[in-house]
Amino acid sequence: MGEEAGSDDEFDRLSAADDVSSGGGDDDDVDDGRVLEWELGIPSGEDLTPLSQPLVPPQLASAFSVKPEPARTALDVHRASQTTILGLRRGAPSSAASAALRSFSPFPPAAADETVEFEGDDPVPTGESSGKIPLFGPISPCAESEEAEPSTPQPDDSSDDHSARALKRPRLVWTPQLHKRFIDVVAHLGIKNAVPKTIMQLMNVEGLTRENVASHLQKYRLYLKRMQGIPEEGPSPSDHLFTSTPPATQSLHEQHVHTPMQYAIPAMYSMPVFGMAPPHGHGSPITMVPAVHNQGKGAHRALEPQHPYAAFSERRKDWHSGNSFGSIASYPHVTPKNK
DNA sequence: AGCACAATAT
DNA sequence: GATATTGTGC
Repeated sequence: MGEEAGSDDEFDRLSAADDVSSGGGDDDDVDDGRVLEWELGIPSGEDLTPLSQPLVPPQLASAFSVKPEPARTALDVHRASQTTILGLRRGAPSSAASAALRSFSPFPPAAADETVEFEGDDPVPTGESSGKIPLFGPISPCAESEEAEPSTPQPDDSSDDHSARALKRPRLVWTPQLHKRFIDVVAHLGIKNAVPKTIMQLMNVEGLTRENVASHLQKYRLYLKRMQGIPEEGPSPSDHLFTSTPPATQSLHEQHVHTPMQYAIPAMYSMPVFGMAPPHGHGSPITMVPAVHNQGKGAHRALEPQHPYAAFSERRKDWHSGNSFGSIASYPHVTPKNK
């Protein structure tokens, strides 16, 4: 679809022009925190959108209720790049960089209806204590337009380094889409094999844990039990999620588990995966992206998986009633957790 | 280790 | 109320 071909001339011109940068660094050497090699072929400052100019036109922004990001100064950018470079040098795959890449995995538009959300919760887990501190600082304020916490300019560092914040994975919200995937998987597995681990694997949702699935499965089983107990009774109103998706017909093909259906067939969607893909490179991982979820008390931050183009696609029209969802267009962002 | 299930916590 | 976490038994 959107093949945007820049002219080769452009490339040449740019790469030629870019060694204007810091004097005469030897090529593959690092100079002043800059790896000149990496700068080959990227646009020079003049070609980029000025910092003072918002990426999203105000009109568009207001149309989607997106509040403009605070203006960045060159200093901000410089600091960010410093951080990134330091992270890279240190060998720590600067989660910023890797996260950015990871979250950039395209999801086949056809299957794009899948959606997962995470209820945001305070990223500040009150000094956690014992042993699960990450080895390296997760979030670096760089590449991804971190609209995470723009309000607090924070001297950044206190933070980044060993913040447990990246490890505390947000609460999963079982959206109809996600639940449907769950149901599909369970249905295709048959009762026998529908166990948390397997389900989790076949669902192939990035960030989804066995515990998530186990918990949901537990609840789902209760629902099924209740249903077969008194099939007469209309399902309890508390079951909208379940009722909106018909119970998995488990007796389908009990035995041959190996019809893992679309999701599980990796080769089908060949997609450019940068560096690291989900552990066994399953096909179409759902990635999470921050969104705004309004529920009860305040606006929670939520992460919902979607493909990079999601911002341009229609906001779930097949959404089941009752979900007041003020999702905002968002950029690919940090994907929670590593398994 | 992994699962089911119940109880409890957030 | 929806999920997460924990504990127990298998």
